Amino acid sequence: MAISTLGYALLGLLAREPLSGLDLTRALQQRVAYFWHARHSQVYPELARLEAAGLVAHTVVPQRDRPDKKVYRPTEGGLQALREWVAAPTDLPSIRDELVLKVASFWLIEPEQAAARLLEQARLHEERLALYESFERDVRAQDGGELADPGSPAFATYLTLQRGLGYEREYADWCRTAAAQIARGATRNVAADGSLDID
Amino acid sequence: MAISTLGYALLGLLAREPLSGLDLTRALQQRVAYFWHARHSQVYPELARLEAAGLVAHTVVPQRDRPDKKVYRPTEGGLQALREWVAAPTDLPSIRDELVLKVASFWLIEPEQAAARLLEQARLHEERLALYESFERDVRAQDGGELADPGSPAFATYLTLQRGLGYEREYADWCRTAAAQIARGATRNVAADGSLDID
DNA sequence: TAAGTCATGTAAAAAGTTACATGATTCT
DNA sequence: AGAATCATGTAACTTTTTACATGACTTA
Repeated sequence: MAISTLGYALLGLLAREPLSGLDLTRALQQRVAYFWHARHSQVYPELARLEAAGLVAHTVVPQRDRPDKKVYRPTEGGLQALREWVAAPTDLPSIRDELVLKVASFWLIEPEQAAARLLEQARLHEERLALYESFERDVRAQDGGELADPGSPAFATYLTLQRGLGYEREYADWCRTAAAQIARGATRNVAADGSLDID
Repeated sequence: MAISTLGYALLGLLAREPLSGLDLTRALQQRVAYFWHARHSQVYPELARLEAAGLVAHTVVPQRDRPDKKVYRPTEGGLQALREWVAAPTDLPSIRDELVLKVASFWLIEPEQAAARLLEQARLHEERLALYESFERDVRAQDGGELADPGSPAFATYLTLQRGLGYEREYADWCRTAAAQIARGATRNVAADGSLDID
């Protein structure tokens, strides 16, 4: 019974600090959303599978003002499985990007609409970028000293953050450049047949 | 019965030229692999669903030296559905990147191994980049004149290609920068405890 | 006591991967 | 005749999403 990628994602988070299912779900929807994502309906069953396989164990932690929670931590076997997976080569990911899929058919719609969609998308990516930049400030402030040590979790976090930042910057830039190219093309066509205008 | 994203992907390809299931599969594994991907076992059933919904139709085309094939083309309704989907806003995609997930746990393994994995991955992305650069040359050579017209399929192809190129460049750069940062950090640690070396 | 958050689950359906299967045609 | 490619499909399984469900505790 092989471990799923989601299983390794959970092990990777638990290797840093013990967490409950809800904590893990929150991480997978916020902190870590730029490289892995899952819902709670995936997290709880996966934790049960990992525990059945002896890779994590939980303790029930009573809380004063909230319901009890199950806090999971990796077993020695779980950590070992994680290390082996982390050290193994990785295939190129297969990409599925709905926006780019739409852009491939932008020749079917009005250039004005196409450009507007791209600018809209650019704003969304810039919002995320701002969020990641605030993460970056947090990391620098909290873990400044460890950021040069490849053996520290903070260093690894910093590397992945750089990827998130680079990804969002590149994406937003592409959106704006593409929108501009559409506008330029549409304007040029106006000059040719004098029937359209761009704002 | 709503149309799946894969359905729109197929409609988008068929809107450019009539294709068989195998042609579509090939496109989804090569030409357009940088924004959508699918196997033939997904393509054939999806084509059947689209046809049942009246969005595409096929004709059997006999071939001289090969088995007959079914060539699909979109119906007027299929084109209309595609146009509406293309013009609609798109949510930010949820990302699942196995390499970055591993990098988040790189603090668990030897820095030398971590850096080697990143350089390995950089090479893979640079290979893809070279492939996309050859696509770009093809597009420029074949459709040079249409590349300024937002109403032409070639223009849309060019925009998506720019995205693929930017994505791969950014990814490869990040891999190399991250590997260098790991090497630098590991070297610095050597200086501190004098127990390791980097080649 | 009603609404809201915390916390943990299950069920059903959709999407995607891997494996199995078959027939036509060509090339060696 | 056997291997290779072209072409189209189905079956079983895994992964992911969406929806349903329930109980503890807090605050207004």
